[in-house]
Amino acid sequence: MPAGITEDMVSALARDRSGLVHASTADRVTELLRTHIMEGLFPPGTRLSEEAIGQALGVSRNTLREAFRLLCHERLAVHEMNRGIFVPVLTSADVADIYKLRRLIEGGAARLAGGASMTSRLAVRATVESGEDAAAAGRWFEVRTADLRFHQAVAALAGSPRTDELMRRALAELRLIFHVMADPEQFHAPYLERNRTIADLIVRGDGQRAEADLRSYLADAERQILAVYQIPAPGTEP
Amino acid sequence: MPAGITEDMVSALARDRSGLVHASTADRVTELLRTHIMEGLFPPGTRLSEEAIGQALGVSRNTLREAFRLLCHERLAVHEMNRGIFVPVLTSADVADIYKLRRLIEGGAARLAGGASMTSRLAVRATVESGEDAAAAGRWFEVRTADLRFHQAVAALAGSPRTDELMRRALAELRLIFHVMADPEQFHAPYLERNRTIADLIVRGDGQRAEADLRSYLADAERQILAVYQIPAPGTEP
DNA sequence: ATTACAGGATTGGTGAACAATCCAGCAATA
DNA sequence: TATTGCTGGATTGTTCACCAATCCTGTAAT
Repeated sequence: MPAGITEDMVSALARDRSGLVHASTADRVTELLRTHIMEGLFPPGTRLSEEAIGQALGVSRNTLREAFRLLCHERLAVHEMNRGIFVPVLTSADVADIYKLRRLIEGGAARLAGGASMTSRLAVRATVESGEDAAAAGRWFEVRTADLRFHQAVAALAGSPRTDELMRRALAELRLIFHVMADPEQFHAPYLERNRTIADLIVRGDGQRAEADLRSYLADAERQILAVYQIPAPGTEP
Repeated sequence: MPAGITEDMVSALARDRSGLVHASTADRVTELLRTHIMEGLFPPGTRLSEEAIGQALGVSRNTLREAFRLLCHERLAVHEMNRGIFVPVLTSADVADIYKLRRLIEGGAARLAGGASMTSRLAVRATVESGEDAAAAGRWFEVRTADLRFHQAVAALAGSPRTDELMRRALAELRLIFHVMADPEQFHAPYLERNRTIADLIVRGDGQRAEADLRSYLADAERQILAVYQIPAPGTEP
């Protein structure tokens, strides 16, 4: 019978560490509201009443306020003093800003394709394939999800947890814009092929071309959104 | 006597909008703790007692918890369930990650120098000059501040509010690392000249070279930090 | 049509309470 | 001596009740 715990066993357990953190109520409420806002349950502009939501979820106002603060911090809600929490109404300027950020991050990450691990490169292609499958089956909302995951996977080529997190937030904001737009088929169908092209370039390790393709891709998408999504910033054009 | 408010007056007022939002107590507490953590008042690993800080600042525990949640969200504090809030102890992996992110953002932004407004380009040079002045006067902590502002200004070349914010947070984290390191003179002095070079390239609009210089700059800085800052991730090397 | 003014509803913030959890120290045991 | 079991105290997690400040709506007055 062996004497004790070995070095290996310790490090094996250390890897499980993240699996046993139980989240606080505020965190779970945040997560819940986050998905609801992203899925479009609350249309932009809706006020999120403390009383109503607190009662619906069975949590106290104080706990709920912690959750609201977090949502505001990641721009999935906006706080107006003494008025309450609202689902944000993103402006055209926001769209442009998000795309600027995406070009910076995704473009830069794609360029690193050659140096990225093969695992993460194949992960990009996997998202493309799941998008193609969903399109073949006509499930266009899944296509949208796959598309967002594609871009997430591209950003992940940078191999930086902070970048991943940042990208997740940017794409969450983008969802707010998407689901007040036309149906996903019309918007996403043309990009399936371009995703495939970029994924192939990435797997091949041609970061240079992948970046160029991605940049023009993002520029096109931005133009297309701005053509139909015209919401002015508050204070300009009342 | 003119009849009423004109279009111009409205838009003039609209610009003042941001000046009259009064922050909530939680926000002000967050701001206060943020600067204190960044300035190094609480050394990494310190537990931030709800009772003690709440009493010191004269705010209730509930309000304080909102502030703590925000700090955790921007990684200036870490939350351990049922144990409390701690000033984070950044690991070598964190340093590497932050620099990966910086290369992505700052590198990409510097490349856009040619397309950026002259105002924002001159702003970069201004930070370099204030750094040089501080160095001449031997005020090395101001040199550090100027250096961080330099990088902030570089990122601002992207012309994206979200990028600015992101950069602000990344540099705030970096401060946590800086002030457990050696004195600022030794670290920052060699970079004064390099900042100047990069700033000149940016003002001239040569994004290509500015990016290249900045990337090798950041790589060197990362190496230099990692050479003396060796804190393993929890679970590896106890 | 604009202003003034109530009334009610909602948020901002506090303090107290209680359960759950963690931690340090001591005792018991092998 | 080293490990395990237990216990009391301290801190956090969460709720509740309360009050002041602010905002919104509708109505009355000009």
